[in-house]
Amino acid sequence: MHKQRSPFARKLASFMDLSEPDLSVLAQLHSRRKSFDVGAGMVHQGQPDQQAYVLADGWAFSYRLLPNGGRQVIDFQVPGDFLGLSSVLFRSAGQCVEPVTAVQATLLDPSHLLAVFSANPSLRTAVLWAAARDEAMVVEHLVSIGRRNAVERTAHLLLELGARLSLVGLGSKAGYDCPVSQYLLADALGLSAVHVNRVLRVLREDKLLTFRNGRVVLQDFDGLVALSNFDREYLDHGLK
Amino acid sequence: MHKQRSPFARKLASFMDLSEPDLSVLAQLHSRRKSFDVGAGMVHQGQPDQQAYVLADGWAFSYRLLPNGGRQVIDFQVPGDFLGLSSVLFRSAGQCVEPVTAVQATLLDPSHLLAVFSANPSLRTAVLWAAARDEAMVVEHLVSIGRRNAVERTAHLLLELGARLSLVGLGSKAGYDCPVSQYLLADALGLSAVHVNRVLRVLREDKLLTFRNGRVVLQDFDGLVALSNFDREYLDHGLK
DNA sequence: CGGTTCATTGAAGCTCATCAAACCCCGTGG
DNA sequence: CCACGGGGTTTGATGAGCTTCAATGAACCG
Repeated sequence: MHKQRSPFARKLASFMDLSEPDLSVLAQLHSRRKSFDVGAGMVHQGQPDQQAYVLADGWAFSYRLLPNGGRQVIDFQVPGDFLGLSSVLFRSAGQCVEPVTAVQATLLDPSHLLAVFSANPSLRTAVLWAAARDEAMVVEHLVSIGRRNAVERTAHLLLELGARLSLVGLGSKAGYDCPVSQYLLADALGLSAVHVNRVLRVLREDKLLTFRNGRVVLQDFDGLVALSNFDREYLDHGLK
Repeated sequence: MHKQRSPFARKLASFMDLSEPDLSVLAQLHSRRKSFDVGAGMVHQGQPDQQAYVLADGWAFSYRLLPNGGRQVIDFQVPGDFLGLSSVLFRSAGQCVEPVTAVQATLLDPSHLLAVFSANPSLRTAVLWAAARDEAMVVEHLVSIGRRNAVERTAHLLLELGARLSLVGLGSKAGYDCPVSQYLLADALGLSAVHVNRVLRVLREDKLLTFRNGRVVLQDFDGLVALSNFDREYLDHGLK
């Protein structure tokens, strides 16, 4: 029995049934572990022979740099998430990945992965689902930045992260640990760090949430959902 | 000989060699044609049994509606592009697709498609590539809306559309026909229609481009590329 | 300790949204 | 043939939302 499943297995199990054999295959995939410290790039743009990982512990973020010094973070990765999947499949699309905190990741061996897929269709489906979910999240961020104001956008992102962390047992409707700095949050939200700070103050003053000392407390979950029009459907839409 | 290839075949051929057999298989895929008029939804959110198409003629756009009446267009589809692919593979992620102009689309039969894939790996690769490219474009739009100002963003999008149309023989560095209204453009750029109009005026006054009567004229291609930091790499990154 | 990173707040100003009005083109119907 | 209406474009005026610059404080660390 696997008393403590990996976050990856927990995530997959949350939307489809995984048999005992499936789970042990998953456990085998988690063979080689690698650690990364803050500041050490995990995936760089333009470099060949990238690796793909599943995040086991800690947070990371994927981003694009602009020539004018700007940075747009595409998404955060939390335990159980893929990391650098598209960089392995395709010639780099110019995305980078870096740790937010010190990170533990398990290497995905592409050839091993393919072998597992052909032997185990339900795992292939699960991985496809995870990839589709990643894309849905990017679309949601696009909608957020394009058509929601700073407060709605911030609330929406913090709710999304809470929902994702809850799936792997690292959060609840009450809150979660969030090691992201306000600067990083700003680059994810398409805002300035100063304005993020003011937005967080508004949310705090309205007794909706607090963001302090690396911890997000969702004081008024329903209020936040209403404010930001958060609909978690895009996080758990299944394959057909 | 296929003197006039479909836009889809032209697009795929632009990044990989397709043999004569490949091309004839592609031609077979283009079996049933359907027409859509402006205002007729092609893909709706939340409806089961959606179809997927390849756009043969005309323009379409995919978008998300917000409860407060806002609309964010995710991407435009031009001839040769997939349409509703993710709606077929997954339970609706809440995206809709509508024609911009009257549209001709060829139906993709999912089971037929799968049969073609297993018989013809290079076509499977090609389609995977096209899907990956779609995702890369969404990421690029996210970067644009998040970290480029209105002028850069507008120039960037119009350059992207020019590059995509050039691939299928519908545009060049000089310009292309663009049936998009300024309202629709605004919803793609995360701007108001009024401001898009002013941005277009700036671009015109700076002799960079004109957008008039459904035609985009790129007067200063290099200037636009420099202004918007347009790097077409994301449009033709290949599979590994 | 001085140095660094992050959080916080104020002040000033720019970008962009909103409201409003006029205009154009084009199709439709009296 | 002209009046009318509707969608799209264009322009002005006003102000909200957000950025930028600047400065200060708190926490951490070699």
